[in-house]
Amino acid sequence: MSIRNSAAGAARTLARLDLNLLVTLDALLAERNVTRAAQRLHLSQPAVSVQLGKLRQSLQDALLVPGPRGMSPTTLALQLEGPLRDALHQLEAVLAPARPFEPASADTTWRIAASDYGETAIVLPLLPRLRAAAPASRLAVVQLVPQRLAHLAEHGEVDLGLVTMDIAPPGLRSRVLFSERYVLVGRDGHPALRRRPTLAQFCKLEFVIVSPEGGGFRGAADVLLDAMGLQRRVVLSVPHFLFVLSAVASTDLVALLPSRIVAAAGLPAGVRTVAAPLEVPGYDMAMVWHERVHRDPAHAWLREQVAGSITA
DNA sequence: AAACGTACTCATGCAGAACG
DNA sequence: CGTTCTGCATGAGTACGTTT
Repeated sequence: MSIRNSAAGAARTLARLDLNLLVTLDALLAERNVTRAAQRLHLSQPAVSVQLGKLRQSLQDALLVPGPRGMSPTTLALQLEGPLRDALHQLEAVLAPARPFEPASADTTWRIAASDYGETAIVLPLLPRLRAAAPASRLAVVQLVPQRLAHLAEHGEVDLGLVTMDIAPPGLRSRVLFSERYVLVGRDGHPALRRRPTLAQFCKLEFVIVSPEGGGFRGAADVLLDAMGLQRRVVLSVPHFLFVLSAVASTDLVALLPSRIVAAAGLPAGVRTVAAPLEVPGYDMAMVWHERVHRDPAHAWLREQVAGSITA
């Protein structure tokens, strides 16, 4: 029977399949062990073994074969694992009695993935609001690793991610919080910053830039300058935004920083902002979350607090 | 009310892995 | 290399709901 790959075959397979068995398959794939899946389902091991047998017959696939450490999923089982888990989670979310979220008494622990920029520009303004409205809740800010964000959100290890829109994982829901622009910062009394520098003077300055992955010496400004046939001098690259403020305060280095990090963190003594001689394109900052938590009242509430704490 | 179908548990067989 | 352990599969018996 090789109908599995055709659309008609898939429809026939689904129509013939006892959908209750999908819950069993989900447990089997999560545990990779019939006995433990049975415990999870509050059934006996033989009962689940029989259900696995039915799944095998319906889907014409062994699904799980004895391997070196428990049962190993077949290719088809691996293909089913993600979509099946998502589908069941979504059903659970819809069917679960929608109890309204009560922030005043909720002891929820939130997990937000953010860079130090996200911490300063978004989490910092959020904090007073969160502490006042939900005093029994806790917040864990975890390091943002963009490549892992979709996976962590999918597995419920992160509730919300704070990322620039251009790297927002396509599978996640997103909402733009604000558009960011760059400002030029340098120390008070910097000889080249007494007034707005010309483009030529700008290119002679020594820059520190933030390279979140580390080691990069090019930013949005360099792309713009390239187009004009110009170059600037980037002499220091650091992974964190906040260190930049300290660096420009104590040296003649200057930096183009997102305006909100300057506004939220505050300028250290002896540091000032200056109008730049070119308009470096900014970026849209967004929060992202998984479909699974989209309808959850508690998560929706958190997202409203984040959006509401952003100042114009 | 009886017949029937379904899905469960219990007991046990069997295979492979781990251990001494 | 034999024994023990672990874990899946299977047959027998049973409970329960549905159909006639």
